[in-house]
Amino acid sequence: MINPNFEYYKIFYYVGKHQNLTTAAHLLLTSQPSVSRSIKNLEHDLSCRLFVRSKKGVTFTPEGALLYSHIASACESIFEGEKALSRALHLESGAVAIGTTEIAIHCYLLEKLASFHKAHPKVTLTIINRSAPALIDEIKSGAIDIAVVTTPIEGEKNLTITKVKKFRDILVAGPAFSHLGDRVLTIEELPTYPLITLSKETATYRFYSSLYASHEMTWKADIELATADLLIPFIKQNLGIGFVPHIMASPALASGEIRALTLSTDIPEREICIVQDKRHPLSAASRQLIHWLAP
Amino acid sequence: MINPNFEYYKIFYYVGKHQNLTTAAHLLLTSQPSVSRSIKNLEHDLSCRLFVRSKKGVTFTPEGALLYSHIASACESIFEGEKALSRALHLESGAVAIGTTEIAIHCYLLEKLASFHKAHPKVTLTIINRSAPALIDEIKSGAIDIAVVTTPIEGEKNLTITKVKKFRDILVAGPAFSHLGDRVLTIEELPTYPLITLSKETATYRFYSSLYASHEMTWKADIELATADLLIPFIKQNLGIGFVPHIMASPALASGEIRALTLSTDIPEREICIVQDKRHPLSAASRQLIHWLAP
DNA sequence: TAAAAATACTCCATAGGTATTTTAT
DNA sequence: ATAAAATACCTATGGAGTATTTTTA
Repeated sequence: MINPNFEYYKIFYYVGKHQNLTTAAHLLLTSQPSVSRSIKNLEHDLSCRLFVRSKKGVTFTPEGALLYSHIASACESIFEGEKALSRALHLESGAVAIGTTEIAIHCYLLEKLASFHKAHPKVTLTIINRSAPALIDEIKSGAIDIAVVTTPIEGEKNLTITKVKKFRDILVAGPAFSHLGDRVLTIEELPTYPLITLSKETATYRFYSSLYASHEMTWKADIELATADLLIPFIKQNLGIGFVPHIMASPALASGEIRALTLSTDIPEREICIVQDKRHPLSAASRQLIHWLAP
Repeated sequence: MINPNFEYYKIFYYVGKHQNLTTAAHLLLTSQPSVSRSIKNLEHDLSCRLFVRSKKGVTFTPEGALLYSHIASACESIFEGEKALSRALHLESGAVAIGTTEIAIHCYLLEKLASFHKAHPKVTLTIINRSAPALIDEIKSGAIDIAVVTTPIEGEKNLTITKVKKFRDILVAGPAFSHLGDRVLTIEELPTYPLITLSKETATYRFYSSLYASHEMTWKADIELATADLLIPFIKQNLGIGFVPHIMASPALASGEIRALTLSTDIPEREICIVQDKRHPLSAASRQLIHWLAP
């Protein structure tokens, strides 16, 4: 037996399905003689007659019917595969696993994901919420497709880091410290007041550690919180003052529950970044999401 | 998406399976550049990267992996189909449904089927045992592949009739009629003696009806049997005389339990025939069996 | 630097189209 | 007589091979 060209099986499938060369030719967008020749070639390759030709079309020989039972399921698998691929490419299916920190979610990602999801509702978004360093590990292992985190990030090779949005923290305090709002504070005097911050493993913690270090001070918190969502509630309760992204503080500022303090030194801008691993190719849905976030 | 040539999927399957273009090329009996080009063409047709190339070979993109899950099962179906077909063509599988009459079985078919089965043990033989006219209906309906029957057969169009063996009946009688064996009988005097024959729907009955008619006599049995196997036992028991194929009578003749009678007129030869229906294509196994019976 | 993949370039096999003939009912 | 399949013939696409370059770990 000569190994037949698989393309012949596609033609065989159509001919077998419609029991007619001319119909098959139309569906295959080709001519009847072409189909006739292909079937003849296939029969030759398999050393076996597959169809009985008649005026009304063609009918299977027993061998043709035997082969068809296998080829039909093969062709249907292939067509299904093509459809599945097409759905994935047109974002009518697919999934993206996104790792993010709370600050990135609140300052940036939430609204972007909302609009992306509205545009591509069939794409499943899986969000996991960890500290930035943990997310970097997840990215490297391939457990998540992309991470959206805040600077600082130690940019390893294999990682692609795309900056997408700048943001700035402000220093806020609860009502008990409201008298501080009347004057300009210096960084150096901040250790006088109780400090609320995120826990050690966060990028935020590292950012302020090095900021303080550049002023030859030590970043030392009175209260370390595991999640950013708790910052504002703790500050409201006068448990201390803290640095919070402006956007996270604004509702409580507007309602007067907390108050912004003025520093003599500008706090440097921070950035929200998309992190991906060069070694792990991204799905169409992931690529599209990245394009959505960083056009 | 351009409808990809199915041949590309075969190549994709090998590349996906071995994650290496060069290995796939060897297995496909072609060159590495050819495989490289084919994958590139497939990726172009699908508007989608399927593999990530590296020094160690290739790895799937998410889309490649998605497609592979479908293509792999398709290719395996095809390879299974090719194997099943090959087995059928080499008579390592397959089935033949054979219809036969008892006379054909005993005079001819049994020993032929024994040798065929020994030569092709994987071919399943299904034997059904009916009267010749009933078998002709089964042939026309496609319920059986071939029939092996005795003349006379009304040869309809669509039926192919192949004569394979001549045989001759002899007239035999039990011990009570043994005195008849001493002289030559004429057909005309046979109605004097009780006659045992097969039932009306058999070819044997028709054969003798027309033989008697040609002597202007009427074929009228005293005992009609439904099965040929009962002829000898009934004759042994002196229930009458009867025409029996020589080969079926010979054991009882040899043991002296019955005796052959001599007729002044020769009984014409009868023939065993293979009947097939032109409209129903035969499987390789059936063709081979016919070739075995009528070389 | 070494292994694997991609590219360049040439050649020719073969798929495909049109026109026509054959076959079977 | 007609519908369907087969054949003939021609053209040109595109697949295959060899040699070489590029990539990347």
